[in-house]
Parts: sequence; C-alpha cells; structure tokens
Amino acid sequence: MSGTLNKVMLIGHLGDEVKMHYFDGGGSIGRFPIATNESYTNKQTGERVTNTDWHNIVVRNKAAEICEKYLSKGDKIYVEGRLKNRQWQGEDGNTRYSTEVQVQEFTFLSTKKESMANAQTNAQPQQTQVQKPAATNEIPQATPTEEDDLPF
Amino acid sequence: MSGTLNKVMLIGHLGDEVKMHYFDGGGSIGRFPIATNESYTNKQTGERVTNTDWHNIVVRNKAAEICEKYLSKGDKIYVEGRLKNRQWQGEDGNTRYSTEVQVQEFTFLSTKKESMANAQTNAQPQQTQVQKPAATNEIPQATPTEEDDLPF
Amino acid sequence: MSGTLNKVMLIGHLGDEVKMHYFDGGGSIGRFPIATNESYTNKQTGERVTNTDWHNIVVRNKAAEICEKYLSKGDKIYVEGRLKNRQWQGEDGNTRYSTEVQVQEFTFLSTKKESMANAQTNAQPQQTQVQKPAATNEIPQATPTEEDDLPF
Amino acid sequence: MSGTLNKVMLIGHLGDEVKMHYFDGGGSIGRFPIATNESYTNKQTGERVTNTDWHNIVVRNKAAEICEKYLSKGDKIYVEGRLKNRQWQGEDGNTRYSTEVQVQEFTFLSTKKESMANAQTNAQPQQTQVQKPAATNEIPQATPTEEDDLPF
DNA sequence: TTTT
DNA sequence: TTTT
Repeated sequence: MSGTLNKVMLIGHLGDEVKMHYFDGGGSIGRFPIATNESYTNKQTGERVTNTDWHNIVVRNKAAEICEKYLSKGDKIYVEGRLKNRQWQGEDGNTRYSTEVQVQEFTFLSTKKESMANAQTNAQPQQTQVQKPAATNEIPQATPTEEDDLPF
Repeated sequence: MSGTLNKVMLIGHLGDEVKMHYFDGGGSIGRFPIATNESYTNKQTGERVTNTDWHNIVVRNKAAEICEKYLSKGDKIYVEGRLKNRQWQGEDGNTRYSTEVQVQEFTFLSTKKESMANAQTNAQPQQTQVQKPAATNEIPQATPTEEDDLPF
Repeated sequence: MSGTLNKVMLIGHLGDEVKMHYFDGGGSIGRFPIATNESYTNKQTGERVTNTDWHNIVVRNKAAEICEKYLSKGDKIYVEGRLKNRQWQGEDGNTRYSTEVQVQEFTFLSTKKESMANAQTNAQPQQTQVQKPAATNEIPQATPTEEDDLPF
Repeated sequence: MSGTLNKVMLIGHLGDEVKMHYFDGGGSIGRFPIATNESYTNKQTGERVTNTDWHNIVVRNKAAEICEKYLSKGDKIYVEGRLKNRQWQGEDGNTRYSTEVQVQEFTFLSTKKESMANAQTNAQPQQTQVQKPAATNEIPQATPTEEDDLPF
C-alpha cells in the first residue's frame, strides 16, 4: 500500500473556540472549525459571490493543548494535515459521516489571547517539544528538526 | 473576504470509473473516488495497521472529459484542488453532507487506457487548451502559462 | 514529458520593496525577497538556533502591479508558485545561477500600505481580473473561477 | 520567530544516481537531482515549448539510505521538503550559491531496483522506523504516526 | 534584507 | 460559526 499522498493546507479563521477532550491515558484531542472563503464574479449577472467553506480541524495531545491555550474564535491559522473520513452514530441511531483534517503542522497567523504574535509547531508529540512558554512569552517551537549538527 | 487558503493535494488510485454528467449549456462534470493509504505500526501491539481514506473527486468541463477519456479504475493520479462541503437531499428526505475535492490541477501518474504515459493539466477551461491528442499520443498539456515570451 | 509537479508554498516577510520592471509590449515583472525562518534546539548544546532562508519571488503583469501597490518591506505574504532556475551573466562576465519562485497565486497576510487587510489573487492575467480597487478599498479578487454557474 | 511556511512539493525523475556521503558520527546524506517539466504553447509562434527544471534534492540518514537502496536514475519520486540556500567555496575560491530541497517526506512513484511498487517515508529518523524490508518486499513505511490508538 |  |  502507499505511494500515496494525502495533504491539506488551509489558512482560515476559527469559527468557534477549541473544544478539548481528555482521555484516561493522558492523551487529548482538540477540535475546532475554521472557515475559508472564496469569492468570484458571476459571469452572467456580474455580481460578486462569496462562499464560505467550513473545515473540521482535529489536533492531538501537546498540539491540542497549545491550540487551546493560544487560539480563540476569530483567530487566523495555517494548518497542514491529512483528510480523514470519520463515521459515527448520531443520536437518532443513524450513521453519520464527516470529513476531518487531522493536523500535522500549524502556524498561528494571529492570536487574540496573548501578545505573542505567532507560534509554529508540529502536531507530533515528539517534535512539539512543548516547554512551558517562558516569561518572554516565547512560544514553543518545533520545526521538524532534521538538523543534526553534522558538519556540512 | 479572503486572505484564506484552501488547498488539497492527493496522490491515489481510482476506486471506480469516472462518472460523467452533462449539462444543457454544454458544461460537464465528472466524479470519481480515489483512495489514499496510510500505514503505521501500532505502538501497543506492534502490529502493522493500514487505513484507507476515500476522497470524492470532482472535475469539470474539459478536464472532466480528459479524465473520462484516459482514466480507469485502479489508475494512479495526482490531484490538486479545494475542499468543498456539499449538502444534498437523500432519498429518505434527510439532508446529507459530503466533502468533495474540486480539482484545479491534475497529473496522470499511470493510465490503463492508452499508451501515453502522463498527462498534466489544469481544471480551468481557458488553461486546459485541449487540443485532440495527436497521433503521437501526446496528451494535452496545460501548465498554467504565465509564460508570455517576454525577453528576460 | 510531464506527469511532474513543481510547487512551492511560502509564508514569509518581505525583506525589501517590490522592484518593478516594465517591458515594451506592456508586460511587467516584479521581484522581491521574502524570508522564512526555522528554529530548533541544538541537541548537543541545548541552545536555540534560528535560521533564515531568503527566497527570490517573481510576479508578473497584473499580479506584479498589485503587489507593488499594496506590499511593503516587512509585510507578510503567502505565495504559491513554481521553482525556476535562472541563469544570467554577472558583471564580471561569469555565468551566475539563481533559483526563483515564479508566483502563481498569492494572499496578503498583512500589508502596511492600505487599510485593506488582505488580498487574494492569482498570477495569471486572465484570472486576476484586476478592476481598479474601488473606493470601498476592496481589493481585486481572483479565485480561479472554475465556477461557471451551472445548476448543480 | 516564525509564523512562516517553507514548503516544496515535487514530482519528477532522477537525473542521476543517489550520491551518498557518510559522516563520522554515523550520519549520512544523500544527494540527487530531479527534473520537472513544464510545457506550454507559445502564443506568438503557436509552437509547443518544453522546459526542464532541475532541483537539488538532499536526504539524510535513514531516508538517504532508503533512497540509495531503491532509487535509480530515471525513477519517479514525490518529494516534500523545504527550500534551503547553501553557500560554498568553489574550486576557484569564489563563493557559490545553490538552492536545495531538504527532504522531509517522500514517496517512490516508480523504482527500477526492486519489484516493490512504492515506498512512502519520512525524513525524520525517529519517524522513518526503518525496519529491514521484509521478504514480502514491503518497503519501510513511515507515515507520521500521530496515531496513538486512543479510543475515538 | 524580514519577522518574533 | 470566521473573516473582509
């Protein structure tokens, strides 16, 4: 299997707060919607049309906690991840389907909560290296550190 | 409006043939599913897990016709486009939701139907420039031609 | 040929103003550098390292004019395009090489020059549809309009 | 720092074999060129033009070893990574500059060396999880395993 | 040469 | 439900 690619990249605004869910084993998951817009001119009528698309964003563990801590409704974010189909039982017993974006990387493009402008991080726990944001308000960084300090 | 980004990039295999739908005005739309795989090792059990995700691909007009002409079930394709939420009435009267990928660009990575290796094109009619594939079996190309033959 | 993909996506800050160059035929080209940063913790020394990469951005025609009009040094922008190797004669007669990003799409993420927050446009002239920004300070939009007002 | 994005995605063919370089500490680096093509019709002359762009690809450690093992000149590959400017002393004492793509993820789209169809992996050592390809000729997989087997 |  |  494989030789496949599943990649989504979005820049949009949060339509709601980050909703956290904590698991017994210590894991956590955060969910929030983001909106992207497209607009174009209808060629027949000449009028300007704007459409909004809503995306279900899912972050996990440390990344989820960072998002909850710094993001608010209305904030702008870049997220990168993979499309995932999820299937669940509705309250009426019917099977429901939804498509989610499971975040692998993200970058805050605006945040209301703190005076730190941006954060860039990575959803993999081992990469996020979340040290408590220091007094300097520096945000945990986590570029995938392929760097290994080799001399070339 | 805007300042947003809505981009999806997939490499996967067609799970079915391209289904065409033609409109009165001359437009057309093609739909087909593609599968992407991810696999990883479950850390608890140590076993290899493989998941398949299915994506609803939508192409229009010339691009749709090219896809129908050259793609078959099982073929591998790269598609790039935008995520779009669609909402429709199910046969039971209930509102159903699905997420589609509206294709902006694509590249054939394998095709069963013809001995032409690859096609790269672009979903916008004005860019696709579909000239009938010549005897050489060359496939209509359409890189967004920002090229304009200016002398620099 | 083809079946290939050449795509670059950058979010960064302008290191200088947009430099325009106009051609006789009416075409134009704009160039500007943008900086991206990565930072990581050196595992040996434990110290925080930050690197900056500079990218040579090239926009053409209408897109170039929009960039010149609204962008200033320090502004943040998203650009999407293709990598292009360019080769030219240095003043000393030697051949020089550089790599450029030829822009296909861009989105302003911050602009100093005007009170309009964002612009999203597309480098292809036929798509940019640049109508003079109206008094409302609305910025010319140009989502690739695959939309064609067909009834589905 | 940050709030920036530096991403390159390429599908192309190897123009040469993977050249390995091993470091004392056990690290390694592999380099190879890949070609992407674009073609378009010159509007003035009506003739078909094809351009090839060459990209300097850099992979490290386990990922480099996998590439060396399975890739040959002519093979097709998807690579994803970041643009990096490198500066070095030419043999004539002059400073030379080049732009490289430092690979973060890759997927084999065709390989001559083995009858295994595809490999998808990830450049970070901790993610690549290179177990020797088994008798089944399965290639080491390494989707960034944000999966953590939590019950939701 | 940007930004935090 | 966001944003301009």
